[in-house]
Amino acid sequence: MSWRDQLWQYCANPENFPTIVVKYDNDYVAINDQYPKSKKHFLVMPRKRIGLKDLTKQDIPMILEMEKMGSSLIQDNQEFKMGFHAVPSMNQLHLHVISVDHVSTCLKLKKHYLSFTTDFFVPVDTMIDLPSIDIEKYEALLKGKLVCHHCKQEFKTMPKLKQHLEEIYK
DNA sequence: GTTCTAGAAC
DNA sequence: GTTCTAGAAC
Ligand SMILES: Nc1ncnc2c1ncn2[C@@H]1O[C@H](COP(=O)(O)O)[C@@H](O)[C@H]1O
Repeated sequence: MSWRDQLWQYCANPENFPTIVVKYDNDYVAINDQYPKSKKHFLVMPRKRIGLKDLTKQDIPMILEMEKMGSSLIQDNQEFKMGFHAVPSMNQLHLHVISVDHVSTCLKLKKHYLSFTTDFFVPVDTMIDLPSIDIEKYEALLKGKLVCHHCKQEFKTMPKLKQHLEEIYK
């Protein structure tokens, strides 16, 4: 199995991963991201095999159901964001449901941080318009400056940014 | 996506 | 000398 297909196993056999799968029904699965990029980080997926590039108008209700399962995982008073990476690495369609802190040991690279804090992160409401994705344009966003999403301060290295995030979200 | 690690940057 | 980033992985 290619590493790009690793998320599919949770959709095909959710009962085989009781410590990773947090919720599932006939059509959708929610898991704990195995390399969380915040204190809380879930992925919600449809159980049918489908990728971001396959989405059509007919899939809009499915996207909204994914959002619904995402909402069911979080409390009203918690600060989360929900969206898709414009250019995902993993093939199976997955909605990121992630707390806004970005405090996590798995957050290591500049592109990790920028993939959640720039337009590379496409919210559900934008995705249901089925935007055409210019891959080069979106990948360029991952090479931008490191700016704290909370207070707009710029940092020269990831360790400095991470230290800052730990302070504001402690 | 991650791991590993060479060599750039400090 | 240590910290940090970035490119290969068959
Ligand atoms: N084996 C895995 N099991 C669960 N989640 C994973 C696995 N490998 C990668 N991930 C997560 O899957 C997400 C894929 O991100 P992306 O394709 O950029 O939207 C990332 O948040 C990874 O941390």
